[in-house]
Amino acid sequence: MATLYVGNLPWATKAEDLQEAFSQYGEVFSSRVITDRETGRSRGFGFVEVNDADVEKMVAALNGTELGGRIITVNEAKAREPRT
DNA sequence: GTTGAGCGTT
Repeated sequence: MATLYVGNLPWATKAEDLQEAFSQYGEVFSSRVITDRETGRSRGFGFVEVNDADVEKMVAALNGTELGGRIITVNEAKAREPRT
């Protein structure tokens, strides 16, 4: 499993939106949109957990594409946890 | 009721 970073999202984007969009090109285990800790509003980016073997396909398929009316950025997440 | 580069929570 691997974590994908998704940025440049519209403010209205939800975790389920990422799950739907990404599950079309690979296996999505879970998704999560980062919301502001204090206000609760979306920060405009999120993370999606996908199959490790499908990371390249997911990024190639969704990076630079439109989601919710905005062009999104997709990459493998680097922060938080290393791949062990 | 707003905003727009970047990497999240135990």
